[in-house]
Amino acid sequence: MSEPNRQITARDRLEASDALGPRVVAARVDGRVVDLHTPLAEGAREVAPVDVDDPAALPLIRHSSAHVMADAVQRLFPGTKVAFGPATDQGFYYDYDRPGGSFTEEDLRAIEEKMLEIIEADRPFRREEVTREQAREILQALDEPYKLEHLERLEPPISVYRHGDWVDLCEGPHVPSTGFLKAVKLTSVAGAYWRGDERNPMLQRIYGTAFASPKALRAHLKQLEEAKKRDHRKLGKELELIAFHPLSPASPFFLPRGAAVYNRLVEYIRDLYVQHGYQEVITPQIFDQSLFVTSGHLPGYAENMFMAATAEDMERAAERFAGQSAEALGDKSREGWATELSGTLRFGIKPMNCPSHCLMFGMSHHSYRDLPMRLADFGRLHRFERSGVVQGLTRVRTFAQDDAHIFCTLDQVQGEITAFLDLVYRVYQDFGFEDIRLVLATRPDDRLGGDDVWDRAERALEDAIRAKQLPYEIAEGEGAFYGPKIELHLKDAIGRSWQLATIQADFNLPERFELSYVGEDNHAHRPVMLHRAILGSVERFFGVLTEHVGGAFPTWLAPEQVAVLTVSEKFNAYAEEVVALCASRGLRAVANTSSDKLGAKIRAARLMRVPYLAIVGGREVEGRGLSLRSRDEDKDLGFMPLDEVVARLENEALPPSSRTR
RNA sequence: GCUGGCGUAGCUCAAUUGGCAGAGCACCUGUUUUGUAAACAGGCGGCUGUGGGUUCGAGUCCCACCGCCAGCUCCA
Repeated sequence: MSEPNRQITARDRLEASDALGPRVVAARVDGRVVDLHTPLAEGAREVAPVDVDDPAALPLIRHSSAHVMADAVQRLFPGTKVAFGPATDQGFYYDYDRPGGSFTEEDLRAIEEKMLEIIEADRPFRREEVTREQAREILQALDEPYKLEHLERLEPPISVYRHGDWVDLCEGPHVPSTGFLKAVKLTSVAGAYWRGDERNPMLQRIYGTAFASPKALRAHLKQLEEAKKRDHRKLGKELELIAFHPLSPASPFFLPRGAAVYNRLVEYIRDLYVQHGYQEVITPQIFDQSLFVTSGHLPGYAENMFMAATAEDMERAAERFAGQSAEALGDKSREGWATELSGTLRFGIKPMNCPSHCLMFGMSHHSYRDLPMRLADFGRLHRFERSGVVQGLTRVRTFAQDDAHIFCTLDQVQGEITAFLDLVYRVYQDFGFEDIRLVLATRPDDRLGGDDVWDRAERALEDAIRAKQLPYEIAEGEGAFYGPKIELHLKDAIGRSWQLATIQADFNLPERFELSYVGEDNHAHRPVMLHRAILGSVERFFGVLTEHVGGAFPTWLAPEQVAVLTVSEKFNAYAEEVVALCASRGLRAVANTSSDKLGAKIRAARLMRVPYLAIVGGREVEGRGLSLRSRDEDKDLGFMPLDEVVARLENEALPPSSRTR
């Protein structure tokens, strides 16, 4: 049947081996996913079908959906130019330059309808390999300036894809035809810079998502709903944990219930410090600017720093400007003014703890015998984050880290990393995070220090990971300019990934602060500094943990561990007695002594996710006990004598790794 | 910071084309004294984010600012 000079395609091969069912969207040729209709490369051996619901098909479905969307958009809004339109983890998007401006919700609906028409028409996707000149002609005819710009950056082979009469510069692969798109939904519209650079013009990005089947799409939308329910901003408000006020934007208030959890987190880490040879310190909030010049935060980090102006500074500024002629003042550029003004400020508010720890280390002489010196600090940090980037507790302007800096010799680095990893795994296990990914970020192009030092530092980090026999990935060139780092990424209960813990080696700050210790050889040596945090920022961790547990904090962290609910006001005195007993044993208990019915009290306590409910009525008073109901087991545990209840709670009030049973 | 959306009682949300600012929950008072997810009645509660404008009249339309949300860029 085949034409004489037609090349063999994956479709031909699959047909020949009777493997081409209606559900096949592409082929895996020697491990690479390609279109069914694309001629096979010379020497292609293994050709296997890719089914619609194969995970490898998803990017094709989504990328093809992006093409169909762009087609629909250009039909509905002539003159709109297209930029990039890739598949993503969550779906796909396409960037547009629309003369009339942005897209509305109604536009999205209209585009979706037009997409359905294109999908129903079942147009085949066709790939064509073209020369740069041919591609240029096609794109010029279409008047697509963004595509033309992109074309010049491409290396051959250059290909275009068509479905119907719509054509796009594209590498592929795609599904065989538009009819294979069974479940597509446009989700939102947002601005995005051309090539992701904020100096470039802003384009309109339309996001969508697509799946192999409507069922899979529904499941995805359901999961988004679930995520919304767990959002720490929503739960934080509902559970009276945190609040925000416009007068201090991006700065959380921890309400009594939230502060209880927050303090528990800090207390927990603090207990570990005692066991792991850390010394906690307390350092100032505000420093003379020159500290940050020494550390390099000024001018490097200046736009993220809050500066503190005093009345004296204001007077000094007034004096300085008063002494200048009108012409001199008028001549000054905006930058000139900013420099002039910042020159009159004396103090800056710390955005990180490291500079003050360097100061502290430098205050006295140290012997090699003092090392490693581990200085921990829960100091409050302030960073001015741009208004658009702040978010709930995960990106704030004031926060504390479970921060520590370890001053040690290069030889001690590996041991310190090993100990740190042990600690991190223990902590994450206590919080119920199980899916942890290790990433080693290595030397960036722009870096400080010689290759020999980097070699040793990277090897120390890698050896430590290997010694623990942990799987890890390497992120080439992703390290900080002052040293390599290990990042720990964890997945929460709904599959989102967070980078919280990190440990990084720093050769820069000890140099800048001229830190030294006296070695065995009686000579001065430069220590290595390790920056490390387990929770990261306590605020961010709080947010991630809240979502991970869906607001149901385990007993050892819960703001209230047990709610004592009276059946009637007759039993209030006994309830108060129980609360006092719990308090005397360090347990957090509250009594609900209102005139509500028991059912209402149970409902209220359950809504607040209290781990244990203790019912108090005639039977309990008589037997000197409580009827306990467990949130996590979701059942009535029945009557228990007081001492048994207290013993149970006392055990659960400890972090899992500290429990005796 | 940029693009787009949103801002009504402590919370969740109503209010027709511009035409008297409302409900439920919470809170307070009273009645009820309760046994495993919401007893009943009454009451309090508003500069509709802020400031300007258009209009006989603005929660609603326009402008500016503040804040929040989704992205982009940047990050613990």
